[in-house]
Amino acid sequence: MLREAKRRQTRLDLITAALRLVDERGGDRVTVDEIAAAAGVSQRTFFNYFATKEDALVGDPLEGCTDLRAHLSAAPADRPLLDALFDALVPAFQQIQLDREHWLLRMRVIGNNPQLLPLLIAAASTAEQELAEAVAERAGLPSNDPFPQLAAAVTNAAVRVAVIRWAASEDSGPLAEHVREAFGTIAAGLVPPPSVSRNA
Amino acid sequence: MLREAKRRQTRLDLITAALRLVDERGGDRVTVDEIAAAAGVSQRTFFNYFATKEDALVGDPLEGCTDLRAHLSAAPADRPLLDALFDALVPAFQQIQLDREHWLLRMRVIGNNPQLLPLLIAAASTAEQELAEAVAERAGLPSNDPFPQLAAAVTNAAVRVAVIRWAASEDSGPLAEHVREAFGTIAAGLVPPPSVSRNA
DNA sequence: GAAAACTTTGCAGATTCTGCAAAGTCGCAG
DNA sequence: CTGCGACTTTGCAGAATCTGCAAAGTTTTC
Repeated sequence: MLREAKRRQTRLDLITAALRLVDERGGDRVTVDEIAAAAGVSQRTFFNYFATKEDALVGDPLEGCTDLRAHLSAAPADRPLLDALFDALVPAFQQIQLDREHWLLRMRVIGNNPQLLPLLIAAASTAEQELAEAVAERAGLPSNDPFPQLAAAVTNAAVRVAVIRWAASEDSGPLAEHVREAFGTIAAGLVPPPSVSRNA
Repeated sequence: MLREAKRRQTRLDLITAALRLVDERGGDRVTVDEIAAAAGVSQRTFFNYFATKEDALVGDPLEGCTDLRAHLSAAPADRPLLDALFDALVPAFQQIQLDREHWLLRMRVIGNNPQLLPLLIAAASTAEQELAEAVAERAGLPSNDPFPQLAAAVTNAAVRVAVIRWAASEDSGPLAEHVREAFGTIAAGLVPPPSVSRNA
């Protein structure tokens, strides 16, 4: 078990070093060599962990979410899909909350280096196929049905927006609340809230 | 006007060359030098048009959609948001239909090189901020309200899924129909269609 | 404690990507 | 049509990214 722990630590060190360096200087102006040096490993080791420099900045999607599929299928059959999805994703939210400092820094870095935002979205999307299969299984639909794909993409979009908003301020309440709100809006068919300018 | 046309043509040549080469051999096994040579320009010129090799493969998001904002605001105030969005996006769908061959090839390439899919999604997301602002304006909401961001992200997700499905087969009907179906599912609150396995 | 399994590292080298200045092309006014 | 200004292409040098491979180091297993 030492091996595993060491690996995780190295990975974490690399991510932390990358985020801190990019936070200090600009997104460019930081080389992989510097990141590796700051983490105390060789450049070659960096590339054993991440395929690109940017990968170290955006992190893993759903790292806290293991058996999504089983979790989703275990939910009562009459529970609305969005609610079941929410429950299944709770572990991921908790993981993010645990890494709160990490995520705040990551989001500040992405805010200051907008070219990273698409890459964050790209990283998040890698979990989508798995999500789609889980939805298909639960809904008893063939895995090539349009619905699961759409449901996964929309869920992904909602979680992403929620995470960004959650990280935007220091005291914006628990992440899960942001996600719940987004899911609620979607369940309501994406109807705009009453505008403030023209009140009732 | 010759200048502009020539530029567009060069860009198109590069995209076409990139797609064709990657389609023939694998996603790796193609260098930027080869793409540039196939398009009849220097490698340096390639990088004048695209920041990375992959950018030439995934293409521009919403290239056919110019004044989204005006279009959206012009819709009747009582028209449901999703319908208004659909109308505003129609030009983009038409543009994609025009480039049908291009998109079919692009999607086949992405299908055969799955590491490109996240990048396609990333490219699509770059139009999201603009979309969010348009939605905010129409809904009379502050531009930092959660709703427009969510609406833009969800719309983006729906269009993406629709484009992928549309391109998945040669005769899957007009793209707009796929988008309409996706929007319909969202408007209904993302409720699964009845499963086939346990029928009514 | 020795072998197996895995991780780190250095090194060579291909490839990607950038800055810069020279050369080429286009648009336009005289 | 000529020349000038704006823009585009190109070559070149060089920095940075990224890969394969084999040697060296570390952890696990037996």
